[in-house]
Amino acid sequence: MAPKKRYWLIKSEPDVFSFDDLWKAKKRTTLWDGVRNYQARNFLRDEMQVGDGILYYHSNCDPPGVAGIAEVASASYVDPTQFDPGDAHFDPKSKPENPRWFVVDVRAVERLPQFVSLDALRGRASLAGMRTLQRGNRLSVTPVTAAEWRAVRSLGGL
DNA sequence: GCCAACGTTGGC
DNA sequence: GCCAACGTTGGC
Repeated sequence: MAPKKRYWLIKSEPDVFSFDDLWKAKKRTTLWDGVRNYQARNFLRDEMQVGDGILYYHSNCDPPGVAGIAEVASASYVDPTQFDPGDAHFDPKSKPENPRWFVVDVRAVERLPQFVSLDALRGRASLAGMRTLQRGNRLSVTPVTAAEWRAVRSLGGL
């Protein structure tokens, strides 16, 4: 039996890699590299399953919000950037025989007819529990409930 | 194992 | 650009 589908929100700064960039990428897919937080790493490495739904969130921009729908497109594997001294995410303490950081492939699935701004998210009582909306939250990968997933899609016009 | 210093995130 | 929140580091 296939594992139950889960839902996630991942953050990206659109100046670095926007949902549109993902949409235009080869096979609309890229490896989600550069995660350097252990909680987020654990979600990537241990819990994400191929086919899980992803809310693609634009952070550190104006306005912030959910820009599109994506999905997990691979099992987790070792993040190659941690071993590349020329990469911004190089981690000199991580050894190939015991890698610290992992990625999954992420594929763009649907454009949202309507961008769902942070304001719009906050305007929904049913979304008040979303991790991303909590004060001080900085995690770039967070789980989302099925109900939150449906509510955000609906706000986006899907 | 404590905790001060420091770096990063990200909304505003 | 500010700054609150939070994670990590490293001296002790």
